[in-house]
Amino acid sequence: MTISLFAATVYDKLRDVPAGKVTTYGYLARAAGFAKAARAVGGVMRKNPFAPSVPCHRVVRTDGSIGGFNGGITKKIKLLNNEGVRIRNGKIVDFKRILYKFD
DNA sequence: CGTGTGACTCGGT
DNA sequence: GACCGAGCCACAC
Repeated sequence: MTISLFAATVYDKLRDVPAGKVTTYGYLARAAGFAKAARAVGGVMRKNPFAPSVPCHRVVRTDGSIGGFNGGITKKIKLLNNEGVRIRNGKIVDFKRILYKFD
């Protein structure tokens, strides 16, 4: 199978995000070279042919809310908790501290 | 090539 | 804080 360059780049950049940290669809899109493709990034994650190898659960929304997850938000929260990321009322605690901006 | 879709984002109300 | 509308993008049809 052949995946698009866009998807390949997104997955590659996502691999740079360390456990215990998270990034956003927007930052991930920018890192992949498509600053305004946050939406498309979400689509790539939804499809996610590398699941669960690719840490798609480390990708959240810019406001700190979880976003979505193929199979259920609960599962995503559980995975994040397992990496030390705390979630409160559907929002990430200390979001800005654990946010990975690809700087 | 035009249209619809969605794990998004921002700005206004 | 919640809701809504508009903008943006890659992808499937």
